[in-house]
Amino acid sequence: MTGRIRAPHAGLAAMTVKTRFAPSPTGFLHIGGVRTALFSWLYARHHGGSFVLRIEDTDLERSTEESIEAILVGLRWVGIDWDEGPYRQTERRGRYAEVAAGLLARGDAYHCYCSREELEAMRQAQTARGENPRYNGRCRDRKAAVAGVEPVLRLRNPHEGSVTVHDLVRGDVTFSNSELDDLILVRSDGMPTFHFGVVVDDADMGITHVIRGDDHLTNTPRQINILKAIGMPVPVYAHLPMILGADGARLSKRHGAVNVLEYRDRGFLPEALLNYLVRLGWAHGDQEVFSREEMISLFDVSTVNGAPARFDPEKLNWLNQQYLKTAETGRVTLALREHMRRRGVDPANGPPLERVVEAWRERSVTLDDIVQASRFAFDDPALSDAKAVAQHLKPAIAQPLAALRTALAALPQWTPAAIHDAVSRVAAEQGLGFGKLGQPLRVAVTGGTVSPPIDVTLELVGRDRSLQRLDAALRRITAGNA
RNA sequence: GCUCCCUUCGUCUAGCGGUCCAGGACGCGGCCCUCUCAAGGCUGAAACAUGGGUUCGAUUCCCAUAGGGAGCGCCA
Repeated sequence: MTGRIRAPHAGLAAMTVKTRFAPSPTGFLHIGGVRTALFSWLYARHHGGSFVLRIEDTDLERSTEESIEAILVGLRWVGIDWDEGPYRQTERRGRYAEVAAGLLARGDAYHCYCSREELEAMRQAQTARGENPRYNGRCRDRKAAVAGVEPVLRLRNPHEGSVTVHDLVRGDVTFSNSELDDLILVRSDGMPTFHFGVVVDDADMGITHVIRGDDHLTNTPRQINILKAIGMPVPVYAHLPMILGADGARLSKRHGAVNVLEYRDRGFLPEALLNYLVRLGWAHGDQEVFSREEMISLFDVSTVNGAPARFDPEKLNWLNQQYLKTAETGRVTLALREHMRRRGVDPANGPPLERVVEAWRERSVTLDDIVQASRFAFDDPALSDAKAVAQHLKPAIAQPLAALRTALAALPQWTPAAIHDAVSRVAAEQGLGFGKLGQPLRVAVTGGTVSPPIDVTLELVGRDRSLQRLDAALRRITAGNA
């Protein structure tokens, strides 16, 4: 999907809320990015406003089409939809140049000819002196151009005074202008920098609330100064706390999955992921489970907790299990079908998926668990679990199992109730407890020791397959005994 | 180093000056249920970082300290 510019107009129009998610396409869609998008989206939806998707691809070196695609696929998977976009900054170059020209003409910005090497040396010297590394304004009052050097454009940041960021989650945060330097607006190759692009776009697109990660808080006063220089309205900000890994360090690959699509591939339901994410930094009393509608109606950025939160995979597991248990059967079935295909299991080669869902929804954490656990209902098990076979398919059980086989074969109806009765009756006849016969039966039919209730299990496998597997197990016992 | 942000059970959090010897959830322990695994029910252990203030009274307000995080790029 290529972004097309739909002539965004400055939105002083109304107080209708407009938020945006502006990822840079330099990799997959990060779980932290999803939460930022979620909060931003929820805020817009809650207020009946609109939500914009903008791709910040001004870093020509690192931006890729695959990343853009991954972002779109990820957002669609979790169900975060956008009303405008995806816009692309690279398609708005003309606009940035226009704004830059105005800034230069008014003297609010100036050309800087310092080389990267010079800047690096400057920073090192400052750091060595224990100073805050920043541009020293060497070209601020330069009159003439330097031959053969493509200059960058720098903002003439005020030296005096201060900037206050009105932040919905932090309150007012004030920065002294003396701490800020003249940041680069336009690179020597003509592309706008992140700060410049963001500010121009947000203003042009009429973004009323900028909801983004905490890591941008200290960048905000600089952006506000750009806005003031351009003469555009300053939006309301909300800086969300970061998501940390279990060890308190910034969430990264070594903490496990950070790519949203990896959660999809592991068999998580998007609603569970979103539910987990919304509770990171936000709460509504003691409520743990939120439907999409509830999230929208109850969410409020101003009650977001300012402290960073650690990502806890265990709680996500629990939530996913909750959703598996309580979501509508049709919903889970649909997700399971997709997941089986993803895992290379043919959903058609077994019992109806609704039945599989009903049998496993309470004993599975992920869709993947269901697929793995129900494999025996789709493919014949190999009785390869040596331990289970040795423990449960002993010679002594051969005769009771054979009797059970006969009873099962004679059943007029292949229903859980009938099957249960047969097992129960044969067990009694053989002087065994239900479980003493049930577990060997389970191993014989499923190849393992874990499955839904034995009657349900047999029903799912079907009579023919169950009897065949029972026969195979009996042969195995006699063979092993011979 | 400088600037900014943050600090309640292991984790996510409730709490918005007295209702708190701090509540819920995940996880963990025990018991019950039980044909396996789960689910479920009951139950237990587990926290206001530290030090100063303010106040009749602080988990709640203020200030330090400590700890954690972020930013300080022609990355976003």
